[in-house]
Amino acid sequence: MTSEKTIMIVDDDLALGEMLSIVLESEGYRAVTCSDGLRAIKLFPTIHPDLVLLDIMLPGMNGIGVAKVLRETSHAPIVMLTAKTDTRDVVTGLEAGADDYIVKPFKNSELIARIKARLRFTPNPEVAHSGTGVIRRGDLVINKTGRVATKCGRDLQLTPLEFDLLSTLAQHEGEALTRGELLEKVWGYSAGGDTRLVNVHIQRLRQKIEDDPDNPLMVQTVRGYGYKFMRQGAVD
Amino acid sequence: MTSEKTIMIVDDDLALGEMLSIVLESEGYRAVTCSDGLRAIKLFPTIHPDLVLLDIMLPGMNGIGVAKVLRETSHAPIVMLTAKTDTRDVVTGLEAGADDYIVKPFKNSELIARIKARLRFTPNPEVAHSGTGVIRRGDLVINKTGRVATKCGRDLQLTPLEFDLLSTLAQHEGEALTRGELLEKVWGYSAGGDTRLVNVHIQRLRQKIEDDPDNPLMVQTVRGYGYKFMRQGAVD
DNA sequence: CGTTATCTTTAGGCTGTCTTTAGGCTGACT
DNA sequence: AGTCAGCCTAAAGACAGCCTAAAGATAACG
Repeated sequence: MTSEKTIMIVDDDLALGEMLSIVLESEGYRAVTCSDGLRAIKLFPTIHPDLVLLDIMLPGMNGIGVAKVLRETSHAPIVMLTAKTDTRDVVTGLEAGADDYIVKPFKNSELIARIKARLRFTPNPEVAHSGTGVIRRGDLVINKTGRVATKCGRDLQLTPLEFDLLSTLAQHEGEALTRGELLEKVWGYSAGGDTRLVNVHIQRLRQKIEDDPDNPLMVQTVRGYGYKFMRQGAVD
Repeated sequence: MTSEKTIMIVDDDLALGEMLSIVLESEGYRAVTCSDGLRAIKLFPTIHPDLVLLDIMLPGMNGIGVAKVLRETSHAPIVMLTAKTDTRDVVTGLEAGADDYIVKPFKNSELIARIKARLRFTPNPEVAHSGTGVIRRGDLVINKTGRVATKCGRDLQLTPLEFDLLSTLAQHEGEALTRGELLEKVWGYSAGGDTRLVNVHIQRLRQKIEDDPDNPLMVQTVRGYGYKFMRQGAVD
């Protein structure tokens, strides 16, 4: 059971976003970046981050507007990032629902300390959200309640069967499953007949979820046995 | 609104303390001042303040120590006051259990905003959840007590069943619900027989609430599973 | 290096699901 | 009683997704 906290970073400065995600991941958090306010609102329900780092200056909708919208449905802490020292922005931001703000440029140590402070007392995660609902494996997010799988925030558009197949594999990360076991868990077949149909759907799944379907990383074949799910390795 | 929040001010600068209590009381809070760290710890259990304003530089025990002690028994928000801009103090303060900090000198408007932000979600977690009976999802507003659903201010003129269907879906935003679950929640059927009747009413609902009923955004079908409500957001 | 078993990939037909329309029933209000 | 809004049943058509089958590629093994 991974009690790993997920942080959504919303900033149009891609370099900064990348830097932040590296810093946060080195602290043991899971980071998801997003450069657009409207997109952040859309992603939020499927990713269910534990905290949101939100830039005030954004294309589309500004950070204050995003904070307001997120507050309607969630109590996840929101930390605003702002380049301005103007206190007016701070005040409106906090009134919009933000929990804290940090002025750029900031020290990483301060950022981490504030994030930790925000996350310290969130033991009442909304039941519907946490629990068994969401499986995260690197960029991949499987929302079992919403029956949506996303990668880097993009909907993978899996069919029902593909979704169940992926969920089953991801749930047993690192464990090789035979075709018979998969038939049983996904299809509900008790005694397997022709197991070749598993192959076909594994292949289809790989086309959708792998960066390079010819060299699959997530869904690997275990020759003479079956298939297994492997977490994506270190980022180069 | 009805319940007056109490704020404990811990600062050895008596003039500042007086000023703060006037400002806070003018905002409708009850203020209790205290100029000594040890005294603050003693007072805390009897007063049960909803929030603590805590100066870092204090006679007796410094603010960081006080924060640590208070954190052992309470989750009441702690906002540190500091004359230093040194981030080291900030980091240690936040790690000691503070929820926020403000650098002196500060504007009263900023202080108020931060206090409000801290107090927003402390009263009763349940209140925020089930509170008003109004569900807001973008343009859409569902008034459950009045049993009226509006979009951009216009009444959608939903039938009772359509209203319950929409409410149920919107309440589980992002969560896919099977037809059986909907039958159970909306119709009250225990074990569903023919679930096709759900389709018909989903379709009717879409005619009323969707901008383009042929490409529904709010009530989406999850093929092979059921339906789910999705907030209106950016379309890629 | 050749053989064999295993896995991959493509294609096409079929089944089941979802949509959409139409019509009849029920209960409320007049 | 009569009218009407609202709900359910039924059935057609379109479409997506699943399976079978068969050929091509790759790895294991002697």
